[in-house]
Amino acid sequence: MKQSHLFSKTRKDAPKDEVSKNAQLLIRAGYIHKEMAGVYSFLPLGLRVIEKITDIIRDELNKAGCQELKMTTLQRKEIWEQTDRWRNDLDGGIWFKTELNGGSELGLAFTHEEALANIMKDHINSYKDLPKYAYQFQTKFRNELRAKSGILRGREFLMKDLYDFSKNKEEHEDFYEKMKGVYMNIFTRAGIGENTYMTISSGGSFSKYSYEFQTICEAGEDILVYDPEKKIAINKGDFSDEVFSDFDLNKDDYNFQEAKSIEVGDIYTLGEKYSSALDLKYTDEKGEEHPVYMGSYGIGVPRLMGAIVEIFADSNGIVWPESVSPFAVHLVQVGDSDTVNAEAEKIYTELVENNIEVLWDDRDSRPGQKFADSDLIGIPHRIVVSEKTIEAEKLEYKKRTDQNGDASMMSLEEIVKNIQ
RNA sequence: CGGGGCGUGGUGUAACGGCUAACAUGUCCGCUUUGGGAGCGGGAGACUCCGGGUUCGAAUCCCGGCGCCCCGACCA
Repeated sequence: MKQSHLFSKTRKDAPKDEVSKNAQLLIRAGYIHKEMAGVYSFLPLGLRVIEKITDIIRDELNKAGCQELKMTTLQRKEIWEQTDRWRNDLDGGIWFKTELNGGSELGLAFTHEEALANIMKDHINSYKDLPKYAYQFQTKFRNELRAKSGILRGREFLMKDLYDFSKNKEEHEDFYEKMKGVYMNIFTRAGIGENTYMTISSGGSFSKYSYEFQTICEAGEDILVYDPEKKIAINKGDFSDEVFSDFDLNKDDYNFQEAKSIEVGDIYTLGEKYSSALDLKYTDEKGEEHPVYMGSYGIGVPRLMGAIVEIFADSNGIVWPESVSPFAVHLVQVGDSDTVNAEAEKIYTELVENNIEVLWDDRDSRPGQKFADSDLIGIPHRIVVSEKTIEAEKLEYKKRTDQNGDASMMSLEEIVKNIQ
């Protein structure tokens, strides 16, 4: 893609109403636009990152036998009344509510247990229908008392929510165990595996414990107690002798330290709470009816994106891991002569033919501005084409992570090999 | 929702209660220039968040809203 086609522009200064690193950089680089507190639009560059992340999640979940669907945001009050979650005082008033012209009350979904359990009543009848796993990428609305930290906690955000429908606790637990691995794969592929810990946390009203996936990050809201060697972590709020005894662990076996962390995902056992309330049941081999056993599994996609920015950014801007970068290569053209134009076009075409996604800075601006923008946007591989490189019959290549290293002169073939 | 801070061209800032609200940056036009946010000249762009009040006079003081950020309490 030619950079001159991008409608977004970079800025030198961050707006003063953004303090968080992720929002400052993402706005400066033209990834997002703030609409109001906790509500951001994703511009073309930002959307590409969101899509990279969702592609990773979708791939991992599909491999695990899950099926994607898309539910509605608008929710009928009656379904939520059955589980007593229509209340306006729920979680500090998390609902956004509205109404039809006729006056019927509606809610904008902040999660989808009720909605999906209700759908499944049409499709699950027999033990032969179970287990089933369904997920979606869907915009959630949460009337947070306090939106904060840029895209780390918004009032409207894209969430991947997965639900399992199992015959019983054992069947659910098999899947739950499997999802622990799948989640770690997702975070590893997104580039934050090293920084992310599966974390013991209290389970809320459904079960005694659940797991959160906490990514160590200064901008985080939680405190993580963890052992980096043995890869065990407990949310500080839940760190107690009781936890150690419940998990049959000896506290002295570990060398714990603390760090701030951000919750990028979580997995919950729901049990029969929603299926009972909504009358979602199946008939077993003997003709007896049982409530379906459920679990839910969430990942906040923008939050994950924001965490990645927070973790890897340096003083010059964003540094994307390759897997989620909007483009693999930033082709920076220095100079505007016919020879440079032709050479840049040639390089661009060859890279694209090698299935490499390229942002080609074809703008007629000064080199200094182009390099600064390139660092800010944070694409992992930078190639420079100029009169100098044409003369040398090589290209200049630099990784975004090499903050101070000089660029090296390489042939296109070497660069392509490097990237692939 | 409690506490604190802040609202001035697109963005970042300035302006004692007193002149046509200033500067930088961005943007537009022209020329020049092309390896780390270049230079010169010219132009556009602001009901100083909104509504009241005090005053001869309000961006500035007072009251009330609204918005934004931060700290808490709660959540992907």
